[in-house]
Amino acid sequence: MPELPEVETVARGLQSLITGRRIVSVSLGKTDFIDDPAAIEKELPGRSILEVKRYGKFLLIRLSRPATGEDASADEEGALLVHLGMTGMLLPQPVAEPAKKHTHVALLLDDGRELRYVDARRFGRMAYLAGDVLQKELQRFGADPLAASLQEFVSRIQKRRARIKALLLDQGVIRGVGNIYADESLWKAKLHPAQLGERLTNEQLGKLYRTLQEILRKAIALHGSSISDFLDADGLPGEYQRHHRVYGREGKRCVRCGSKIRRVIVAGRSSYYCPNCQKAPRGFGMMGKKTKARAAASKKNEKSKKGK
DNA sequence: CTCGATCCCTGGACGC
DNA sequence: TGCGTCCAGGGATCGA
Repeated sequence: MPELPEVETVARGLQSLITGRRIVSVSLGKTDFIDDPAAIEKELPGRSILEVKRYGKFLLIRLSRPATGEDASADEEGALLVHLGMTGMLLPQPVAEPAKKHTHVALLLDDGRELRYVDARRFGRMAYLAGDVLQKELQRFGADPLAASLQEFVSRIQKRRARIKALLLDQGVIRGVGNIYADESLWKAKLHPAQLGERLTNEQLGKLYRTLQEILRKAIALHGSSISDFLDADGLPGEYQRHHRVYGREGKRCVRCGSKIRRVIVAGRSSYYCPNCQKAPRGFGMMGKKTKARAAASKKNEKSKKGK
């Protein structure tokens, strides 16, 4: 599933593969994941690709002004914003090559290739944005974990009451981290996913900041994690899944202490952690069941047991 | 502000 | 072999 390292990998690949190419035409398949399909069809043809970069989990494909400026109102630089969701892929391929199943967007380039967007589950998102609308959209997101200072990282988390796992996943706090790298960094920093942001010490957050950066950089170097079907712009899988220490390892031994890795739901997501290395905060018991009433009832039960 | 629930979507795993 | 069921997960949205 594409998170920061996977998106960075795709961005770097596309940057070298399609920068400078001009978009000749657009063909669309299913469009329910596109903000404004008509805008894509209208605005893209005639524009050149200036740059491809990562913005959080988005690919930001910067486009030139249209080559032919007959429409003055649209005569500005814009960008194609692409979120790969869970199963999205952006593949530049020769027109002659048969398109994969679930190819929903094809941008014909001026060198005989197509930039194809393939996404079985269509959890991705695509939009053409320009000017103030683009700027406003980008401003919704938090700090880039590889660019943020320690001070910024700490203040963004420490002033929040939510659980650290939820904060790491919240794109408005930190942009680009998803379930895999949240769990891996929390394990390495020895922090339980249910810890509250405001209760973490400077020392704990310093450790988390450094481990998160270290893990993201290593994962980028290995072209990301391919769990099910992630492929980079060259159609190749990543290698970082071999280095996962907790993600997807429920019941297996912690490589640090030998305890069995557990899985709980935190922030609505599967969260893998080592119960020995990552101590739960007070109050985080056998919860996460069904209702608060049920939790309260079991709490009462324990109390009366102890009272005896 | 923070939470959980729900929806979106399809393929893969699993049970029978 | 072929069903049916469950699950994965990012993000938007809604109600508590």
